[in-house]
Amino acid sequence: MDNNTKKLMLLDGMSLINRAFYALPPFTTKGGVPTNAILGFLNIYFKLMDEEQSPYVAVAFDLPAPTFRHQASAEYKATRKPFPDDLKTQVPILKQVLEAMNIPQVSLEGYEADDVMGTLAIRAEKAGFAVTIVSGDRDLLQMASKAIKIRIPKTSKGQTTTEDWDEDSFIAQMGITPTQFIDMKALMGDASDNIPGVAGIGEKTALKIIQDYKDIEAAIKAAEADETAIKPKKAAQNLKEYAEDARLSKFLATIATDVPIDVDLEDLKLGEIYNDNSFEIMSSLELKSILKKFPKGGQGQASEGFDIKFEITNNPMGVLKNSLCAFHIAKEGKNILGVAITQEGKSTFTPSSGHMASFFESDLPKVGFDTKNDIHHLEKLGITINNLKGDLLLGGYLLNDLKDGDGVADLSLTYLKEALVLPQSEKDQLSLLDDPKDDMENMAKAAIAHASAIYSSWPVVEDLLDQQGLSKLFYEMEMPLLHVLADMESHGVLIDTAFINQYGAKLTIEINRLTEEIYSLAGQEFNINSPKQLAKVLFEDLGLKGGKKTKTGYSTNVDVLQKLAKSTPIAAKILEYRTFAKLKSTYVDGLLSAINPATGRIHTTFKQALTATGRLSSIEPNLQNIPIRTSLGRELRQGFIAPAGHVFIDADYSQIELRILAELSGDETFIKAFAQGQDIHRITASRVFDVDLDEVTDHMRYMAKAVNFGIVYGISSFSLAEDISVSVPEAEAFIQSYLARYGSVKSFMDKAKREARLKGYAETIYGRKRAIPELASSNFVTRNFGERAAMNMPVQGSAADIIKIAMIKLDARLKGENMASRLILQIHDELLLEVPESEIEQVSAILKEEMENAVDLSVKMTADISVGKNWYETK
DNA sequence: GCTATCACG
DNA sequence: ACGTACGTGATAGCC
Repeated sequence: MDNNTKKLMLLDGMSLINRAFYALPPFTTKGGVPTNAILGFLNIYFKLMDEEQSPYVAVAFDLPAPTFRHQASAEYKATRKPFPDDLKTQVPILKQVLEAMNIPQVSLEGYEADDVMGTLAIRAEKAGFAVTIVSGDRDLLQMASKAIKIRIPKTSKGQTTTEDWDEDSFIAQMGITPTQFIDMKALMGDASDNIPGVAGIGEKTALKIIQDYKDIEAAIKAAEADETAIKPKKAAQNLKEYAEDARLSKFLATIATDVPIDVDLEDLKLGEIYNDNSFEIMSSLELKSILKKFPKGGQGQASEGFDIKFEITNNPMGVLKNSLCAFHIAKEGKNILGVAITQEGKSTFTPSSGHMASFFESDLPKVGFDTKNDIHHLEKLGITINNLKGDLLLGGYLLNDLKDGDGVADLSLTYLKEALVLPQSEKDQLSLLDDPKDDMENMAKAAIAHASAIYSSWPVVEDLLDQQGLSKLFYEMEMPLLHVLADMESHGVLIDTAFINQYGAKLTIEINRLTEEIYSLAGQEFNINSPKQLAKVLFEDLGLKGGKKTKTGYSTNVDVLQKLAKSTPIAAKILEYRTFAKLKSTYVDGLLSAINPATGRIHTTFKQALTATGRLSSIEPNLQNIPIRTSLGRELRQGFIAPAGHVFIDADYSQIELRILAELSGDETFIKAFAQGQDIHRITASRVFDVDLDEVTDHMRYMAKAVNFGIVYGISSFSLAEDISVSVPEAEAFIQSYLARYGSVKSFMDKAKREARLKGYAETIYGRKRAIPELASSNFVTRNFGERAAMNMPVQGSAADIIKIAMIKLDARLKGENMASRLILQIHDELLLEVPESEIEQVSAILKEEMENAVDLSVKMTADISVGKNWYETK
């Protein structure tokens, strides 16, 4: 055997996984399985294996049975804290991972991992191997020899490095041999293992003694002979008195190197770690960074890097056929560098100086990833995209395959079980060389890798959409909506900057006034915005009675402050302060900074592939949470204006979620009430409280309304009680009464839960699905959450589907009839349009018609329309 | 980057 | 008995 190949790496499983657990944030899979320690272990493994290239490897584990050390000392490791649950669960998973990776594992009953490693290390050394021991535990340093080196991982500045020791470096640094390190430990003890050592002797003294006397027996003898031989005097006395402790400690600290383990060194030969099993298990653990190490296809040879062939062309249409193309735009900040196009396995790259438009505006069917973003980028160059067939991001969204931080790379991994191979990142060197040509080439290669991954993934996604009955939803809802949203975002909403500034100035005055008042009432100055400081002032300094608690201390939220406000002026002031501060920072300052100076408009981004239910979300800024519930906050809406000669038309669905509940449950009372345009909460109150309609008081109606909403969310008596300020038994009685009167609603709820449990997902009337793995949880809280989600998703999600359809139809109508009116915003059940005054009548009619007839259900949909010069007036 | 808070449907 | 409504995003403070 070639000596180069006689290398063995021994890893201390428990010590490394333990270290990794505390070194990394608590990552979990989507389903909540903790994975941080496993990931950390694997990172250490790969890093060291890259360096060592060791053909023989073993991971040693402790077994639960007591060891010979426990038999020698009842105290041994008695003070060890038990592992946290999240770490405990990862140990068996790591063992499965290692098994799948064909990495040998070793352990032996009655012995610790240290002893097993020690034994194998000595055997290997004798057989002429070079041995590397990897452990988080410094105990192993005693094993260092000519052929055995010790590597101790440590984390500094987020980087994992190792502290490396061999016999020479140990002697050089410590002045004793590795074997003497045992004697040193026998004197100083080890708190973590509960090895006593000798009282009064710490690290420094222990080292000195061993340097002077070589081992503990000689040191004990010296101490017995002459008390002044060892300093300090106390150490010498204790050494004499507690010599037996030192001897026991030495025994405990000595790693056994002759344990009867039935392992042949040849058994430790490393197998193929990249295989289908290990790929499968890494996928299920969602360890993306590890999956990327896998060679293409999950098997075979490791990739040698980037070698996709491509052609740079200024005229892509010259080389493309009339068939599907995948594209990916290479961007650098806001600039487009060019576009990569893949078609039938061949790729081209066209720099932005070439004829990108001829491709995008051609009839060729195209697929991309996050194409709404691409549309905006191209818009700046005056380029539009024609025949956009698909978007991988939206496909992944409907298939519930999106994990957080998802990009092309993650999706191609999902659909192709193949990591995206990017060109070697030589960015640092490139910027040093500052060669724009190379940089461009690298960008082109990266773009092509993406386009190629999109091209290959696309048919897989299309198949899956088809299999799961999602094709209609994809092609007739999400894809058309993408264009509607892109237009809305581009158009933006006009802001009256002067008004917002003036409004902000008013707030500032109030904030300053309240700040002074609060300081005066508190008798001190502090940061009112800091919940921590505020809690200290209220509940410690002022001695107020604290109520609810958060993880970190007393809560100071609105519920708590409202209770205090009845008797304490400062609480009322703080509530007022909070209101003003929120309006100023989030809305006034936030919105002003989001205005595009060129247009005077705010251009939000609608995230189309984010929510669990199918709703949109709005970011940077969020225009779906502009204040309306309080009169002060609502005033802000005067700052959202229609341009001269235009108005806003606002339309909102009336009770859309309750109407959908009526539809899904088929409840006759609800359906009839909605058909007749009756007050649904009043009817509910009448039935639940068993009184005539005209006997329903405002309070009864208020409570019925709360129950109606609660039902949609998957109600609990506790929360309802909190919400409407009644006792829990009373709330429970309302719910029971409600469900008794609305038996079909109860049936719907039960069916929603049952089917979601069976299928693993909930769905809307259009077949949009939400995976709900929580329903399978053994944890009560988690499972209950899953049940509520199962009941709520069909309702919230169907409402989201319906308004999406309305938006698409409305947009088509407005364009078809050549109108200048524009959709501006969607706020879940509400649409805001910017309309020229000449189109008010017509658009009002169209809007109402399209919203109310977006779907044909057994329940009538109603949209209420209003017109105004600004968003405040449309109510 | 996490927590608390609060804005919306 | 368990903890306590569904879905979002932005800000400030603090580690």
